[in-house]
Amino acid sequence: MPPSPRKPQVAASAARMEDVAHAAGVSVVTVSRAINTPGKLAPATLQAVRAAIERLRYVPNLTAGSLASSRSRIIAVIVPTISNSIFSDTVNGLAQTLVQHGYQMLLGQTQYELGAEAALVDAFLGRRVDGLVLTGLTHARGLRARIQKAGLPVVETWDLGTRPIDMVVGFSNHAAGHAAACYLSGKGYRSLAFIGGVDDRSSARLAGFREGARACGAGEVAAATVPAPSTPADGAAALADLLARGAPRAVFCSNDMLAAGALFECARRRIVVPGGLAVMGFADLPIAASIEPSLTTVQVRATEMGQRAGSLLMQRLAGDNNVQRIVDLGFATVERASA
Amino acid sequence: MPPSPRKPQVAASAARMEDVAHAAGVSVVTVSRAINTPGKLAPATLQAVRAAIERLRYVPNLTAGSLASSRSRIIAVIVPTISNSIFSDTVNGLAQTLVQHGYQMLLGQTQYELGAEAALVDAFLGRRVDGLVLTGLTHARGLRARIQKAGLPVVETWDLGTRPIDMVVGFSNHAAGHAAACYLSGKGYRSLAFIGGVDDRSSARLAGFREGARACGAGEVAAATVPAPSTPADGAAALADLLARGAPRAVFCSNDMLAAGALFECARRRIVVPGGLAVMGFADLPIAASIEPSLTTVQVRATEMGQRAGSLLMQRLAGDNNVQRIVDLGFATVERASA
DNA sequence: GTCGATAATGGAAGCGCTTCCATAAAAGTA
DNA sequence: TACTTTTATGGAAGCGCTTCCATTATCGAC
Repeated sequence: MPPSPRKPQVAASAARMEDVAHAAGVSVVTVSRAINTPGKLAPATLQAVRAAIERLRYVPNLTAGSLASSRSRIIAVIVPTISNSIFSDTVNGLAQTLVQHGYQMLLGQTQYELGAEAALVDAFLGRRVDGLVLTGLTHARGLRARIQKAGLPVVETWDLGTRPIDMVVGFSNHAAGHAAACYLSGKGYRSLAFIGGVDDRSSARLAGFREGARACGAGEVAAATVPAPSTPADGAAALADLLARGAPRAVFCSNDMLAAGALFECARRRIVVPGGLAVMGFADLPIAASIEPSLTTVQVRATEMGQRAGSLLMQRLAGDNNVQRIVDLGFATVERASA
Repeated sequence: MPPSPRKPQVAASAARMEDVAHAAGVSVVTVSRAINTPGKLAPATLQAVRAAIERLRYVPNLTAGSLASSRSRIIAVIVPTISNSIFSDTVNGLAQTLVQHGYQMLLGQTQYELGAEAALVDAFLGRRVDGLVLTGLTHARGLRARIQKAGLPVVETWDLGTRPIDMVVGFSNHAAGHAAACYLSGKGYRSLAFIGGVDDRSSARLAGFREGARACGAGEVAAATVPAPSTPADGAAALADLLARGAPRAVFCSNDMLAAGALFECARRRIVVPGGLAVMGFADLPIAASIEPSLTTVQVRATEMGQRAGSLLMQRLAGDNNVQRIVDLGFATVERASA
């Protein structure tokens, strides 16, 4: 009778838990426990297993673990793009929190297309991710239901609403726009203008800005839209457009990078800021404090948004269902030199 | 005898392949084929399976698939941080390529710590990712061996060497620094200075810059270092430092954001650029062309780097081992107004 | 000393897929 | 017509873990 065909496998691929178990003279469950709940093992056993793991250079197969435990320890995050600093900061904050808890992050970008979001979500759900972080509150038809059916914790970010899919951490874009208008109005500027993208959040800021302008007596708002992602060149071009269409006294840019571009355009045209034109930004990116003249802006806490989203997810995954489901991080207008 | 305990499970979690098989009146293998190799099924069968999938809202469990096939369709990418545009563009380019091939991306950030890279790699290898994209050529001790033992395709980026772990797509940071020095020297600037981080790639640029300065007769180089990630404020502070230490005639910044900060500092000090001080950047971020004065810089193709890395991985995973393992994307000095 | 409680370990089942191999039917080939 | 080839499908095994339950050894308490 030929020998069992199992043994002869010469160094066949990576070591498995069973190999470690043999080497340490214990069972596979014990190896599993040595890795996942080391406190439940006798010190000597633990040491033996660890030595065997070391010796065999054993790397646990987390895919197998995920399948068996139906916990993937992966969180998926979907943003329009990480080429825009505001989202990359949020992703960064999220990543920081996740890594502390031993979770990993699957990243998807929609490039500002709603259809892309649905496709990404489906792929991620197939992966059985443990949690989901989305950007914004508007999603493709039916997506909300599909996500809820999957029954995993999800956090929407970068906006605020009363009816999130599950949880939301953000701030009111509408209120931020409103505050910007009232700030500028309070500074005595009339003739306000707006530069921003066409995405949901930017639109909300514009709506709020318009409402604020009316409420605070600054009148109508001229608006120029830019393509995504917002670059300084887009801001400069939009300002040129605005200038060709009239003579705004102050312009609110939906993103600091757009505002920087507007500032550069002013420099080229020898327009004094804020004397000739006041410029206000949004987000408070690092450039805002450094640029000359320094940029008055609406500060939002992008990194913290990611961190909070991560914390909420971790709490929920730890079984705590008593979390605050709607977290308003607020915003703050930061007065600097440009407006 | 009680009934089998299997059936009574009321809508127990998600549908499985077996459920679809029953509903369509076929076997599980057939369902698997309907999903993975639809061309191998009779049209009628395929249609029946698809209808069942639709009806049951079946979402295939990719984790189970990964375990069975030992292909995860996940690529892991590790960058210092995505808060720095240059890396986020690379990640973006990579993501674009991957999504086209049905792959997903696990993202890890080291925050410029080498130890973090090793930990991330281990975690990703445990996940049995199909490929790995790293930043730079310097890695923690032993990591190279561990990666090679895992036997998966890996691409190193953002630098160039003759002995990559597996593949590399990038450019020579040393040569880029050298070229910058010769460019400035050719413009007649002596007294050169450098502002950059302490990471490997920035150091290589500095070394090249110094060598170039010597080779092209521009003499010694004063250098100021900044913490990561590079912000305009860091650039401004470093320039102030440099100015306090001497009177450079031209400064090469290892990153356009640092250069922007230097330009802002010049504006505040009423230093005319390039008349009083020439400023040169690195990367050619969107801000470079837009800032006033426009920034002379070294252009590198960050997005394409990600795309090429993705393509190489996809080719290798498709079984093509005849790929070019060392891809030099080069760089180009872009002359604008600031130097 | 005997007993229940606790600690430490192992056996077996199974997570939901894909792969290998076998089989039956249909379609060419001489 | 008898044969090989191709096409379409299914059965069984198993990927490498974790979970559930059972078992044995150890311990303090009365």
